[in-house]
Amino acid sequence: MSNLITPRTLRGFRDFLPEVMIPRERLIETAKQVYRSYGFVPIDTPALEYSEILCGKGSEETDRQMFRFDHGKHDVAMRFDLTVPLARFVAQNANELGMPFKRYHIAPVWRGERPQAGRYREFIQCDFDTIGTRSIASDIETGLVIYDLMRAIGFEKFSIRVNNRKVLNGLLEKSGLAESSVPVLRALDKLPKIGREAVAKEMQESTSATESQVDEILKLAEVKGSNEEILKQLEPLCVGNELAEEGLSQLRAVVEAANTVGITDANLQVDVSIARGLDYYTGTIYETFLDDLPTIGSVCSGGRYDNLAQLYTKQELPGIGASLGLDRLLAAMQTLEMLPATRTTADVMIVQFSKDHLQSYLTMASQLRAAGIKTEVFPDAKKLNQQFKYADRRGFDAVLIAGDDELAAKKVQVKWLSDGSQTELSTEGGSLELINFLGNKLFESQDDNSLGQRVWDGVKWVWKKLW
RNA sequence: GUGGCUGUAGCUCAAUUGGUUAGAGUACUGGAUUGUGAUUCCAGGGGUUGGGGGUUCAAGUCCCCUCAGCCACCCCA
Repeated sequence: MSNLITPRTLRGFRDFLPEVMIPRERLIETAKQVYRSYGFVPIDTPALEYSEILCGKGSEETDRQMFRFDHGKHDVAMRFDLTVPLARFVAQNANELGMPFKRYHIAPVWRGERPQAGRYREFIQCDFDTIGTRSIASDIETGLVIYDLMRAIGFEKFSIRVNNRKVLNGLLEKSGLAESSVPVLRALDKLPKIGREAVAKEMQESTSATESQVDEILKLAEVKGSNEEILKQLEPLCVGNELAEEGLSQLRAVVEAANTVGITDANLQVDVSIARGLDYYTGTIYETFLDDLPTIGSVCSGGRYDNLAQLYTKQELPGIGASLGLDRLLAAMQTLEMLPATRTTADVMIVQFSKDHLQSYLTMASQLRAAGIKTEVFPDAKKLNQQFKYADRRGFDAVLIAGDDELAAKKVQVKWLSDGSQTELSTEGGSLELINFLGNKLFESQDDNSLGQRVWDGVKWVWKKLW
């Protein structure tokens, strides 16, 4: 017996225990509901693709991060995001899909990065994209989806930072730095982190930019204030450059539309320093930070691109999309103690008083389930205190007790674990009285009309609507 | 991929600085309690001190390698 294999997982890969998996599934369910509420439809693609598909862009960085290997005669790789597979997917299926095409895709991706808190080698991305339109309406909608997502998950204090690459690129053009836009933007992105001096230094070291050119760009750093004030200050900087002016008007359109639907400056801010993301962004860009935990980084980001699938088709496919960082968000929610300590997926547990009554318990359970109340029957006729302890530790809302006396009288005791209150109810007529009682208690929180409550407990809400 | 910090029971930490059989709290299983989840008391299971090698009469403790986690780069969700 000494040659047992040590159970272990690869660096950056992890197991998920029920108490982690339950909120994880809830989060995914929430994201799907928000996406569907805008008409996005689901797709899926393979985890493995031909390397030439995934490496097409050929950036050394993504190459280094990709899990890649030979399988027989084929050079294959695991997808490191969902956008490149989407490009291939759309190029291959464009005729059947029709444009515009709005899809969501929730699936794992793999990157050979060095792991850190909230950063893993296998993680889930929750992407949504709108392909085949240049309309500003899609840029606006993308911001609204991000807002609804964050609210539905339960956040109120978050900042969606919005910017437009055209503003940045226009300003670079204006100051004669169009050639070295990538290193300049990369440095600019670090502005809030390392400060103006260090950014200026990095720009001069990594490009041929002169001090005055760098100064010109870093004027952006001085742009501060409310969204309205920032837009005003940008005007003189952009004037005279067609690209920058176009970007500015798009930025203004996004902000104004968001304000119209009630999103305030508290949750959406113009931030001219955000530039990040892959080189292919060409218009509106979004980043989302948690006010209470900004160090975790962006939890939802994306932007507009001119031509998604140019590597795979001659058809020009513009689009915009964003991605929710589910694992990072979950890590943040854990440190912010936003996750309930539930280790069960059921609402109530039926105590097994004696195995002779198993039939009665199973009948009661299926009546409850048919009414939408998730019910578990304890498998053994163990001592009551042990069954109660189990129910308590797992986080059931209520325990149902029916011994000889109750069953003879067609009754059941309902004990509410949060306050210890106990109520005797009738099980006659298909347990209607019991179901009504449990339904009212379990779903009363649904009177809360916030989007978060509605979507978070979507299933319960639907149940109540039908009832 | 580069540089650094850390690693003792499921979790949080002890172990007189190299000295005998690695302890405690908590969690888990059972009992006290054959109709009721806090608490209390009792008992039990659980460790090749992350893994391998070396120095030494003697290693959880010192050295090397390796694995994993974390931090800063890189990049990004």
